[in-house]
Amino acid sequence: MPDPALFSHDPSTLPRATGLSDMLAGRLAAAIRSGEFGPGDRLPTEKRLVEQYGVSRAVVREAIARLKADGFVDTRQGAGAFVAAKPGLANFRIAQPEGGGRIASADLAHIFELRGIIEAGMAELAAKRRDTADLAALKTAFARMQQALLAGEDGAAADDSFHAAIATAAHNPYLAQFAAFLAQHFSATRALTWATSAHDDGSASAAQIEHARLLSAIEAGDAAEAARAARDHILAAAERRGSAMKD
Amino acid sequence: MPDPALFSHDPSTLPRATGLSDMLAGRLAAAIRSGEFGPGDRLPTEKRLVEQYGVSRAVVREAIARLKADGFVDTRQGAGAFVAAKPGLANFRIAQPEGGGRIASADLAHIFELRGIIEAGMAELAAKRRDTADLAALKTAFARMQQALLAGEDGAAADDSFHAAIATAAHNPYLAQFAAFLAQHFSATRALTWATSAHDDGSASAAQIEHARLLSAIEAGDAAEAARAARDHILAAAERRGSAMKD
DNA sequence: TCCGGCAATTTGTCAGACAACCTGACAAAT
DNA sequence: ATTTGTCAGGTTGTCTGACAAATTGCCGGA
Repeated sequence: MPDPALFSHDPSTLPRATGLSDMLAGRLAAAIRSGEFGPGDRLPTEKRLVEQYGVSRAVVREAIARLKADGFVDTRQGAGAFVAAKPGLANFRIAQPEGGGRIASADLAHIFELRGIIEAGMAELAAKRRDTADLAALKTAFARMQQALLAGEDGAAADDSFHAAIATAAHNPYLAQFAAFLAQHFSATRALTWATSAHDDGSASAAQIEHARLLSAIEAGDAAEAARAARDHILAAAERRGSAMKD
Repeated sequence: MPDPALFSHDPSTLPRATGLSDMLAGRLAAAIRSGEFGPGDRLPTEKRLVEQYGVSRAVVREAIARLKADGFVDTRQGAGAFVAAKPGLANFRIAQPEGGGRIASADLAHIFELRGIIEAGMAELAAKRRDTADLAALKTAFARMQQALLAGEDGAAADDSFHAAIATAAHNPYLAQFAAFLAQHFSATRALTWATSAHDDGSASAAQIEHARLLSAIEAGDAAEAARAARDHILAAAERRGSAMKD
């Protein structure tokens, strides 16, 4: 049961940073994740939650709507709200820290590892399946990065395009969507690769060398080499960021 | 008051399998996916949506709450609701067909491919990192499958345990969570492997041979062989299901 | 031109009510 | 004794109206 002291009727005690319904949804989701409510269990009624947390029914309903969207609960009119059979497995998401801070370094290493596996698999397929249009897109993105490198400019956008072109060349929409999903969480790393300081210490040019190896492997249709190149590229990016992948 | 024209007895215009808010959320999500509302665009105000769809504001708010949870929109009090920068990329999910039917065969082949990449990467890491407890869990699950195979029983649960044990042995929670997420969509395939008919035609024993190869590679710490074994296992499962992975 | 404050707009929250639906208990009929 | 019909209570779904909080744009004054 949630701590009543945190949800008294006094509005001053309620941290309003994210909104009442968001907070309540987080509380309930945490209760489900912690096993307080197991699969198939019935959640407290809306009326009960209203009394318990001192909020209006609109807030409660909005919180439960969010849990429904996340696949944590299912509701049946007249019956109640029930924890889903496999809560939290209806979709895959990477939890963001509460305070809006960055992801912990240990977690980021694991995410890097996941991305390395995906990028390697994608590069392998791209080497097998790329057509002429795919190759043209890859070379265009590569040239834009090269131009940015020589001019000392920011090539993060071109970097994105390059990896997106690999995803397209793999001809697997699910793989591409998942890669795009993962890539979102590495904006900080890409920015670091193309920062002005990175031009000086050689990070940008090092990344471009890795890109060149990857591109030529895909162009040559060498699947195994493309996989290795992609894997090494992600590994190097992780090390540039300072959180090395441990084996 | 709901618009009678939108909610007539004609099921072709508006399937009311789910509630009003679910339907409205689907409508808006479709509008965003179709590009009718681009990233950064402002959605119609709640008042406008109330008039447009003939529903109450509570329904509109619940629909928007769902879109928020799915990462399609962000709302700012006093300003409005805006389409997210990357709608639908806040989480990764596999869209289920509307009518509750099965996923199309072509899509399933792509999902198999994605799973093959993940399982191979996971097996590779498991071979490097497995400890004694991991090995014990793997052997237990394998023995249970063996028992089911000899007795002609259903070993699907043990099959799940075996793959879950590999995920644990990889020691990467994100990878494990994603593998569990993907595995959800293959219950039909697992059931097919362990059906009574599958015992007769050798599918179950063939799968068990693949499991044995995978287990021994992980036990021996042979990462490359474990990756190949896992990849072949998923590929064989795909072929047993009749939807071969095309290269 | 710049800037402060006011007013309109919009989302967030609250409160009460009724409708649709489920569940369990009880009575009636077979 | 079992089945069936009915009813009452509880729960979610929806509607309505209102106020609070925040943003935005406009307008008048310096």
